[in-house]
Amino acid sequence: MSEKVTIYDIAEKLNITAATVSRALNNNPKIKESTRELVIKTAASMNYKQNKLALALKSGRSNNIGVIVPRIDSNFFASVIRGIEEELHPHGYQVIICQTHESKKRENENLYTLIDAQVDGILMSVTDVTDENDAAFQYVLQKNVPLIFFDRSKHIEGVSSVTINDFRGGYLTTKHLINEGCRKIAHFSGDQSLEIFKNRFLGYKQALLDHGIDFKEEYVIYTKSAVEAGKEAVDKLLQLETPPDAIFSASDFAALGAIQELKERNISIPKEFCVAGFSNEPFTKFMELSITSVDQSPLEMGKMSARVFLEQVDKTETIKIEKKVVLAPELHIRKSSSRSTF
Amino acid sequence: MSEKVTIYDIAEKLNITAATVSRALNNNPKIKESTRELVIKTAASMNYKQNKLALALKSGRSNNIGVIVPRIDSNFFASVIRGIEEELHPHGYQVIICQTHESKKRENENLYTLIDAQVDGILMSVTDVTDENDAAFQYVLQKNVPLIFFDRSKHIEGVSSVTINDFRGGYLTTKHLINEGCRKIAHFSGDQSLEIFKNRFLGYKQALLDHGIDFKEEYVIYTKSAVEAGKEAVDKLLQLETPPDAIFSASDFAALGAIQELKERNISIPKEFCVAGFSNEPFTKFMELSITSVDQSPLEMGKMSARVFLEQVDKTETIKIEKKVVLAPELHIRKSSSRSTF
DNA sequence: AATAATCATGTAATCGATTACACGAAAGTA
DNA sequence: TACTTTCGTGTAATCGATTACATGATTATT
Repeated sequence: MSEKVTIYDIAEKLNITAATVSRALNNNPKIKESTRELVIKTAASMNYKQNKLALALKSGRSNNIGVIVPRIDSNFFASVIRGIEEELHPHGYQVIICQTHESKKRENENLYTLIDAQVDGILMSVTDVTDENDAAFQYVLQKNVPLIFFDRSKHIEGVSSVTINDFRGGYLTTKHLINEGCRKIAHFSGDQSLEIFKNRFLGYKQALLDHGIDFKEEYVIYTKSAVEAGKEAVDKLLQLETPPDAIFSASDFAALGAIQELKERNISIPKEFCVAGFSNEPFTKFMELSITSVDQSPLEMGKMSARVFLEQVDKTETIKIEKKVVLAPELHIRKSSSRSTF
Repeated sequence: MSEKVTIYDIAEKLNITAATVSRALNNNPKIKESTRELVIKTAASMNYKQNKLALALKSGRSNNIGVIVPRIDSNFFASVIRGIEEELHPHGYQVIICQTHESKKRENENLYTLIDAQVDGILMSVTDVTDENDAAFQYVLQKNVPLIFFDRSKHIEGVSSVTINDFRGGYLTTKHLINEGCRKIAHFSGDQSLEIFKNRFLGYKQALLDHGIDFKEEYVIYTKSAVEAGKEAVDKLLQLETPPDAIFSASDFAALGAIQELKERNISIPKEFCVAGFSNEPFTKFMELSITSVDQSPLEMGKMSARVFLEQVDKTETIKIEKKVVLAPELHIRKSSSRSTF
């Protein structure tokens, strides 16, 4: 059923060769106009479809690109992927999705699998245990496949990246908390091997410094990005001799946990305590007590990553392009930290 | 850099033919054990990687499967995709993502593109304007590519589906609202061309009937799945002569909008008015006034769809398998509708 | 009219792997 | 010893499209 129609079938029907058919379909200028028209018409009538696999084998290009993320079911990553897909679809690329679940092994496996599948490029966000010296990365670069990091990036020669200015995100948020009158600002950070968390942390520190507030090590807590972790962290903070009066959390989920715990202890937000998160997850604006958060414009990040890929994909080797795009974070001030506005 | 190593290179080095190398690597029993070992060792030392495209061209199987969803940046679809990826990864399949944005044209385009790319199967959730008679579906079936619908399904011969029992979801929720003392229950539904909305609606109706409550047409409002739509719908409902005292919304977002509007009008939830949604979006349980909702176990749905695909992929033609898997919905009762429990 | 230039198409190799068929060598049988 | 199996490999076609090179047919040039 539904015999596959090849250029040979068309050639046979027209008593010409497959080469001519191929040329006609590819608008090769050497083909007589009348032949071209005939071929195109016949191809359409026979319902011919080009075999992408044959083309890929011959050309070495699959028209697929690989996207590797820690997990897909987070609003942030899903939105980035949406952006990538939308930008690349018009160019005829298909998007292959891989997840790492923060496992280095899975990450390497995915890299090798994608290269073996001959993808034309790889866009990825690294795990929190990624080692930039892993051979897998060199393997990708050796094959001359464009590699682009988004959001969670590593410094590797020849690799482009699209990130947001996390330092600025941390700085803006902390400054905002200071403006609201907070002076004892705690920080929930994440794995320090990830630049994003290091930079949010540094932005936080700098804001304190610029406003004459002493940095206190005990105010920094390393949490996972989870509601429960936020609760536990608040519990720890409130046991300090001088408990804080605000939290800048590098994770929205931890911020939510913090708010839940504070409420349970009848601490009034934002009057007695301000909280701000990071990522602008959908729920932050849905809450009755909406949560201040930093937007990372994931859709834009995805589109931008795709554009960087497109720029690099046709450049012929040798010239290793290393482009670093840094997007601006946008602080969304909401009730959880607005003593004045609301 | 990094010359591609083929079986011909291995053959040349060992003074044998590529055929023998291929057989050795594929554990063909006709190959002498010593030869096999030698080939495998040499292949490893030369860092040989099988060219998947050549294999795909020869075998007609790409080891890719396509997934088509309205959009990827919704928790539900992202979770389904996660389930699909996790189930299929161990079997060596890669997942290609496509979005339709509820456009029939995009949907058809995606179907054709995936078939042209020779995917081994297609798992999809249709748009709200999908026409099951579109030639694209027959095209897929003609090519003998397994097609599986998940969640949003259509009746097409030869197509399997994995859905939840939406009727039961609607029934359970409505019954719960009745149990909480509500008698004037409104319903927010979606596009009736989608089975899921029709069935939730029918479940709602049946529950009313079974409990001796009259069904009122004016209590049914067709909304989009959006916060704003929920607000507008409440506005309409409250203008009725006999306004309702509860809403069963087929969308969590519309339910959220309803709650926001009711609060603005100082109507106390759940005391004066109960609200329940559908989908169990993350925010429903994060809210201070958490929202009752029906869980569709998207992860499980994804895994199940993948399993159905795996069952069908190797069956040799002719026997059209049409499997219908129906998962059980799970009602999560929360504050927005709990007069007794909380 | 003879020669050169141009045009349109055909021939055959190539991308990398698989596999039906063929064949020589070794082993088994009578 | 002569004949049949069995075993291990080689030969060559195949999957479907592209393309360098070759070739024959026109057309242009002088």
